[in-house]
This record gives sequence, structure tokens and C-alpha cells, in this order.
Amino acid sequence: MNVQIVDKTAPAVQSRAASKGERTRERILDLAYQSVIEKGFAATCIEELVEAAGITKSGFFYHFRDKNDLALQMLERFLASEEALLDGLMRRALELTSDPLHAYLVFLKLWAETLTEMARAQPGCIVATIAFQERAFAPEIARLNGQGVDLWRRDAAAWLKRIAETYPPRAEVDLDALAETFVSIGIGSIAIAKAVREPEAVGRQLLAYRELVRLLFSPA
Amino acid sequence: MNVQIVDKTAPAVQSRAASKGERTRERILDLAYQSVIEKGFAATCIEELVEAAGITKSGFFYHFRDKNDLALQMLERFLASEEALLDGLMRRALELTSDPLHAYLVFLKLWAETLTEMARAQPGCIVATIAFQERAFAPEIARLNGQGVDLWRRDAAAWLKRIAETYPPRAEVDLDALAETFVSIGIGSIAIAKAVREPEAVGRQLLAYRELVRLLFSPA
DNA sequence: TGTACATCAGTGAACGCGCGTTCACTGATGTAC
DNA sequence: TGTACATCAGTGAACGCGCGTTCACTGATGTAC
Repeated sequence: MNVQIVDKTAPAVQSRAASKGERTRERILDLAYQSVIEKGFAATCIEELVEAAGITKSGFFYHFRDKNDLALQMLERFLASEEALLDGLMRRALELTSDPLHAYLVFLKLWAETLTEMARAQPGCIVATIAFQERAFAPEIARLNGQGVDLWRRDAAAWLKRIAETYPPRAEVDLDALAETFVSIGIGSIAIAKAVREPEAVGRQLLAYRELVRLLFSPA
Repeated sequence: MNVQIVDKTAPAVQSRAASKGERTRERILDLAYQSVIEKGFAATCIEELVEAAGITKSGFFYHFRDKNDLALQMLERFLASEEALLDGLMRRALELTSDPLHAYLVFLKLWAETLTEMARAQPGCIVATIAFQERAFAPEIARLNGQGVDLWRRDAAAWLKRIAETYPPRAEVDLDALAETFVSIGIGSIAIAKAVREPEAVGRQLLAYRELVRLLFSPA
């Protein structure tokens, strides 16, 4: 079950042959992502970003209307790349086995490995960061953030329901709630990883979730 | 199973007969707690707090050495009250039944109700907020935060292990990980509640966890 | 192939204000004798 | 019971600096003819 996956630690969706401006914009977004994950949004200052990016402050405002625009672009890019990443792993899992339960278990393993690798570099989650500082952002950003979470739990719910068609669950667990648990464990485990400084917590939690799913759907 | 519990929405451990200074200090801490939960720490400004508290800015610095001191006192108070709250619910559950599994299920129900009520007023968790803005705080605060998380998962682990003595688990789930899941679901569900604006997510997630624990330990 | 113009990707300097922090001072309450 | 002094719980004004934002200007690259 040790499938080789793309080393995709960085959140960027790097398309080659980008223009010069495009490249600095991406560089700023990368730096901002890193900083927001470490310190939060309000404590992230433009001065630091542009210094690290090797441009001046006014250069920043050529690329972003204001600080909230930076947050918005960063979140949009993150959600897109996360969605692509999840999609890739789902497809990969379904290539390996057509059984929905087994495929989901493979997917969870892949996801656990990917997240652990990312957490080892630097555990963090901008969706959670935004959620826990909601009112420091423009309303549209908080809304977009919510849509991201909603999409994740919907995707998971659809899969769980497909599993339940073949494998009747052994307890009366609401499948929508269980799908949501996939998200809440993901975010919660990153919080734990950061708080107690154990990046492994992320993989550990995902694998515990996987065992519980397996138990719930495995035939008596 | 609808046990009446103390309405303890506010995080304060209000001891009566407090001096005047003590009372304003508590008032500031309450306001800070609220603001940090809504906007994060960096975006919480002293000016706003003191205005709401009805004193001047210099009055603030009579009670707190600096802004980080505010964060520290707030976190200490929160952890103490949370610990007291959890302790109370645990004891209450053990009064109702001596069987460790049933008592744990009762406890989870009580905890779900309490958290939901708190989330309806204003979902939030300073432990998570601090974790996701770690580097915006003094190192000792981040350390204390980690200790809080560690204590929670230890408490849960001890209980799960006591259950396992009587009820052999039906799957090879690491009990330490499952205990940690209690914490990660708690924090994660609050993140979800905030992101999608569904306070009920907290109770829903806790109850899903409860069903999974029940399934794991219930005899075949 | 050369010239004219437009767009790109910035620079440099300045502004202004919010925010954390300090400092000298003060009225009210408590305590000792 | 009254007086002297100490501590409590603040006030008011000022400081300074970091940080987001603006604005006029500019060299390099692209495009039209």
C-alpha cells in the first residue's frame, strides 16, 4: 500500500511559462501562505513579504489591490490546489481498486501520507486560520472559506453513501456527520500538531479515522 | 438522558466577593476572550477592550504588564475553567452509572450539549486560535497551550483504557489516537461551525464520535 | 528593419493613523496607632 | 474616634513607530505599421 505520489508539499499550482509578473505574484503568495500559517493574517505584514520577495512595498500594490485582496487570492489558490490534490488522490485510489470501500481506505492512506509530509514541513491550514480569525477578514473571504469546507464534506459524504450501498453500516451513524468528521479530524489534527509540536499527529488521526470507517462498514 | 447541567456559557470562574480591581480585571478578560475568538489575537486591540470595559488605556496597564500578559492570563483562566468543566461533567457521568463505557457515553452526551450551547452563543476556541497563530504569541504561551491539549488527550486516554479492560475493542484502533481524536474532533468541529456558520456542527460531531466509540466497544 | 507608442513591472518618497507603551499624577479605600 | 500613611485602582497626555496605502515617475519589454 505504499503508492508513490507526487511530492506536492508546496500549495502552488505552478504553471510553467509564466510571465515575470506572474512569477513574482506567485512568489508573494507562497511567502504569504507561509507567514499566515505561522503567525496568522493580522500579524503578517507586507513589509516582510516584499523584503523576502525581493521587491519594494509599492511593487506589492501593483499585484494586489490591498491586503484583503492578497488574502482572497491566497485562499482561492489554496482551495483550487487542495481540490486538485484531493481529486488526484481519489482518482489514484479508484485506479487501484474499483470497490468503493477499499478505494476509500486507499484514498485515506494516501491522504494521511500526503498531509503528514506537508505537516512535517510546516503544519498549518489557512482554512482553519481564517475560520479562527473570521472577523479579521472581509466578509466575502469568510464566505469563500465556508464554501471550501462545505465542498470537502460533500465530496466525502457522496463517497460514504456509495460505500453504504454495498456495505450496510454496523451502527446508526449519520453518514453526513461521518463525512464531516473527515474534515473536522483533518483540521483538528493540524491544530494538535501545531499545539503540541507533533507533526505525526496528523497522519495518526487520519489513520484512526480510517480504522473507524473500516470497522463501521466491514461485514460482521 | 437529558441531565440538567450548569449553564456555564461564560468561561470565567467567577468567585464572589472580589475586589473592585479584581472585577474589572475579569471584565477585561471576558471582553478579550470574546474578541480573540472573533478576530484573533493580533486583531484584538486594547483600545476597544478598555472602551467596552469603561476604563482608560492606562487603566489596562495597571492590570496587565503588556498585551502578551493579557493573552497569558486569558489562556490560564480558560484552561482552568475548561478543566473544571470537564471534571464536573466526568464526575456527574460517573454518578449516574459506574460502568466505564456507559459513563463515558453519558459524559460525551453532556459534553456535546454543553459545547453546543457555548457554540450557539459564539463558537470559538482560544486553544485553536493560539495554535493557528502560534508565532504571534510569546513562546511560553504556545507552550502552555500545548500542555492544555496534552492534558485533555491524556484524560481521555485514561478513560478509554479503563473501558478497554471490560470491553475488548472490536478493531485495532490505537486508544491513544482515539483519545486524541476526542480533542481533534472538538477543535475541528468548532472550526467547521465557524467556517460554515453552523453551531450545531459541534454537537453533531461529538455525537458521531460517541457512536463510533460505542460501536468500537460494544460486544459483538 | 526601424520607429512610435503602449503596457508591464515595478521604484522612491511620503503620509497618516492606529496602536502598544510610558510616566507623572490623583482620588478613594484600608490599615496602624 | 481621629489622624497619618500606604496601597489600590485608576486618569490624561504624550510618544513613537510600524504598517497599510498612495502617487508621481521610470526602465524594460511587446506590438503596430
